[in-house]
Amino acid sequence: MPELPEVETTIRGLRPVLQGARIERLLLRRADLRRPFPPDLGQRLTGATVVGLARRAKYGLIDTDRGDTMIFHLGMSGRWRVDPSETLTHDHLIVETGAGRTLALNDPRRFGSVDLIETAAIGDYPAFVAMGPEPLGPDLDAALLYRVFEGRMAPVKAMLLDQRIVAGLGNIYVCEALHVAGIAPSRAAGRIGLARLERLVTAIRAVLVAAIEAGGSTLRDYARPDGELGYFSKQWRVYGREGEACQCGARVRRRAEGGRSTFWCATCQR
DNA sequence: ATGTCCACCTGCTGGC
DNA sequence: TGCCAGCAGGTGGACA
Repeated sequence: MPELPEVETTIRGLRPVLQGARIERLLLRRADLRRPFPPDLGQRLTGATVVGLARRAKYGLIDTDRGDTMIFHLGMSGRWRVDPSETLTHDHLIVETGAGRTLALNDPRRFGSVDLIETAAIGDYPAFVAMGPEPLGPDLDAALLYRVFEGRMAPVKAMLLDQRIVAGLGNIYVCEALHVAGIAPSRAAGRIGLARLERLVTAIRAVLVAAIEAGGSTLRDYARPDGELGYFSKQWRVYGREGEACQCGARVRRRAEGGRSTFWCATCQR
């Protein structure tokens, strides 16, 4: 379930296992996910020491002492399993550390990716070149959204899903943030005033922080071999709640557009 | 350029 | 019990 908060939680879960660890062995159980694995992945990572872990948008970054960074994306169904007791069908990549820990990258749908680039050239990574600001960083504010949205007739929901505008939001947290901000998902982005965009930015941050905290509270569970995570689903206000009562009493609605579902409250969101 | 749709892939659920 | 349609957190490319 990887949007920004889930990737953040994943990085926090991987850090105690990988930070400072030597990669003793790397096993590929197939040749690709969404793309082929880099052909020299094993050669460049085996024997290297992990010197840092970080997140950019929905990507996880693992830096080694050889000046390489492994960049992973979890797609729709990816997760890292920590110290699994057995290998599962969709464990595609397995890492063993010098301390005897094991990590398995499991991704049934294989929409994820693993790349390896030089750390110094991380800005050239194609997905990062035109990427927008981190929603939890200092660069996102209402004035920026106002500039970027100006004149645009596309629904604000579609704009927020565009990683070039804000990096790391996905379908769940866009639905949630728009509900918190009281903005209809279908509203043309260019027809939202600055004051409402202030509320939107505040809502985006609040929703993400709450989700990270919910994930962080289950970090102990993260280390379980089954990789189960608690996550944020119990706190969703509209996502996945079609037909249920919104806090205002109206029914939460769902609409499918372009193969994706939008959940919203037509009373609270205008 | 902008906006929309679809393909990629597997697994699960609910209806019949 | 089985089958089949519909749905799922993302991304990027192909359209009009």
